[in-house]
Amino acid sequence: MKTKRNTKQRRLVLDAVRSLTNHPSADEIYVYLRRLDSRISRGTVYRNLNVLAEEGEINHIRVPAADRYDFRTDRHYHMICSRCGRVFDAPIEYAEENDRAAEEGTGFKVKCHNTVFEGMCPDCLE
Amino acid sequence: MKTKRNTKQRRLVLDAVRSLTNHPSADEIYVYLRRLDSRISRGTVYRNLNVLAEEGEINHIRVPAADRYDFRTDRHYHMICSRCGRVFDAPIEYAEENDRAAEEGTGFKVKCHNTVFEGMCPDCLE
DNA sequence: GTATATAATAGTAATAAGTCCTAATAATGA
DNA sequence: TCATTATTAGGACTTATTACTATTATATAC
Repeated sequence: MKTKRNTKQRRLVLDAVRSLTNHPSADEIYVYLRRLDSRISRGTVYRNLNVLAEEGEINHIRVPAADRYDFRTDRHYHMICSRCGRVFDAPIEYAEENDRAAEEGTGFKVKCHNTVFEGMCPDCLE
Repeated sequence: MKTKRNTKQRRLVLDAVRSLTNHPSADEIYVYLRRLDSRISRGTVYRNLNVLAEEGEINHIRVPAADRYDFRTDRHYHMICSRCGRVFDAPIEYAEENDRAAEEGTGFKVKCHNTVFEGMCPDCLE
């Protein structure tokens, strides 16, 4: 009966992810939140990001260097710029059928898949 | 004119990746190589893995926790078990057309994409 | 083959993302 | 209002990876 509590810090983290719409990293969220609550700690930010992602309130994006978080909870892909490191949404449909196809023959039980396109963003191409 | 040198250590790292066919991490490669050359250093292993991946001799797989390396240099996808962390090849064709599609409208110049399926491997399903 | 320039190495220190620990705090249900 | 205990702040710790530096050894020139 571990009841999840609705703490001020958890609400702050959720609101931060919803406000920072450019795929912020945990550290960026922490820095942003310190301006609103000068006592919030890094550990609290990381913990609540994990809790909220588990509950499906936000999306955890696994990309090189530092993971990002996304207010969008529908399945979609991302593009990362190899030069500036910024992350963008990709205009590609989630290929649900691949999850089933990947199970065929492998005996795997697939939950989902993550796709990250690598390249150069318009800004970095000059 | 930085000429790449064909050192004993670089050859050892390349041979290791080609011998360890189960998507080893840099540390697993290091541990394996220490048995063949008791003086090889972690830095050397990491550096050569990066050099070899840049040259296209091996493939660098970016997955959570620790990156893996692959003797297969053709583009393909991977599956990771959320329980044991092992990495497998996915029986799905690389969707080349998605790289071009992702450029459409975004202004991105896409080099490639990485897809990782998440789930449970047959062993961990019991 | 020998000398030379410098890429690469071993070993270690440093960095960075993220987790873990503990006493103190505060949200929840009774 | 009170008791329980999930959560917090703050800092220590872990793990993957990179950076630094004196030394070594490879490729090239002689």
